[in-house]
Amino acid sequence: MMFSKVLVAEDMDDINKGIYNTLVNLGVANIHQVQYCDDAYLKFKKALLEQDPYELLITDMSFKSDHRKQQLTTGEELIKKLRVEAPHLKVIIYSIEDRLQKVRMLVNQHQINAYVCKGRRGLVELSKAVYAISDNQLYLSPEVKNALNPNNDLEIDEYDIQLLTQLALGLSQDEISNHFTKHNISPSSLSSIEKRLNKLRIQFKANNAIHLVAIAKDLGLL
Amino acid sequence: MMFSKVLVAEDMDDINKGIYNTLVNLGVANIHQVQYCDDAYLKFKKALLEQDPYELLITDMSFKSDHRKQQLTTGEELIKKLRVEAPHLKVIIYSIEDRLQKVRMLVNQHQINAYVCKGRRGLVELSKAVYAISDNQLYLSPEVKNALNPNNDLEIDEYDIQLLTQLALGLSQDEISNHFTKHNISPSSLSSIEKRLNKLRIQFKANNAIHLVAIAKDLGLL
DNA sequence: TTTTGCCTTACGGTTTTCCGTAAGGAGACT
DNA sequence: AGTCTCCTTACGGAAAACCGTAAGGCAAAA
Repeated sequence: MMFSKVLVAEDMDDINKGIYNTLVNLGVANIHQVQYCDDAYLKFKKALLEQDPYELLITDMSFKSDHRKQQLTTGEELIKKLRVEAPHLKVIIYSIEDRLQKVRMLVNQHQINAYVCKGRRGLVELSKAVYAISDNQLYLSPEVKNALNPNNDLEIDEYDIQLLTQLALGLSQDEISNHFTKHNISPSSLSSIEKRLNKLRIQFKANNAIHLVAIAKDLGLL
Repeated sequence: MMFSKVLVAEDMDDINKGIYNTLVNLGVANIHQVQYCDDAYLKFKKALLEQDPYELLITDMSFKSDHRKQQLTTGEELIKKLRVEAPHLKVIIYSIEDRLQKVRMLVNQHQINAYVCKGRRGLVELSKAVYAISDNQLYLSPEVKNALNPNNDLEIDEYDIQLLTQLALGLSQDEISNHFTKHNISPSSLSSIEKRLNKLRIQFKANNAIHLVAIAKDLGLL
């Protein structure tokens, strides 16, 4: 059984074109494309009210912000909101990101049905994903396929990103400690923060915190 | 006069599809697409030898690395190499990057003919760019259109960039002092470096050196 | 020539980061 | 129970960054 009504949320028009072609080739009859998360949500709600809901959502993770003010600014926010009203909607993430931690979180937290990395064979992978989940299988493209087996002590997690983000915002380690304490982020002691930063420095072969943040920026982590 | 033979270097298949459609709609007869810079160079050479050279190159800036080992890994390297053999080849950069400093460098250093930012209207902008440079005009898409008027570089000079660069590379202020002394860059004393960094911190409203480097990275200065 | 202003450098003190060590706590397993 | 391991936290000393002040150099202006 192939999907007959699919919603695509992707801000870039070129990629949208490619996705559209792929879905047409897969035999999808109704393909609706939007360039903003808010539009995706509205279209979804409308279809639901008209008793003709979407069967599948394909969405990017990050959307460039522009003059149009948006409620939902990321694919994650969109999914989180949709999941409340449509627990069984099939969802494919189609993103440039390939961080295993993020993928794992999306699968476990938000029950996405597929995660496809954009790349040289992005559309091929996307086709595979559509097939797989029409058969109720979870699909992860090769770059992230082992996101779920947790043999990954080398992975940087959400906490690390938080830490680096606060550093890049100019907070001292002491201030970060206070900030974490206030927001119930653990561990929050100055000592733990020092330790974690030391781990990250070793991991990224950074000489000091400045170097570390610079590397993280280059890698697109921040 | 529209182009009749165009080479496209872009690693992602979805975007390639979009570009292809756009060029077809523009009436381009011969469109050749490659997913690696090395392939682009080979195709270019071959066409040159066969006395049927490309009239236009459209290329991305960054290419994901995979199992295939490549000589040329970025669009910039590709252009640099091509410019030696084809000073008059028209070049459009089609990239997600929107750093003015980078765009300025590409225009001045490598004589690119257009810089188009990928985005919601990426393909529309790409069409405009093709039209513009077929009329021998330089085209910069809106996000980067004021990359060339230098009212933006708020009195930060080459020395500041050097300083921030070394900082981002992980050198301590002491090490930077030694480095500057060795390379006859003045001023080179630790005290002067502290002072200059302090000036930059104030200028960019940064709390500390980490914050400063993060801001400079965001602005595309590094 | 002297003065003035700007830039470079030096120095001392405070704060923050860096790094090793160690104590306390929670969970797993015997 | 006990041991073991992992994680969090604490502490202290060395290094580096941060910050104000002051001295010397140099060149343009008086």
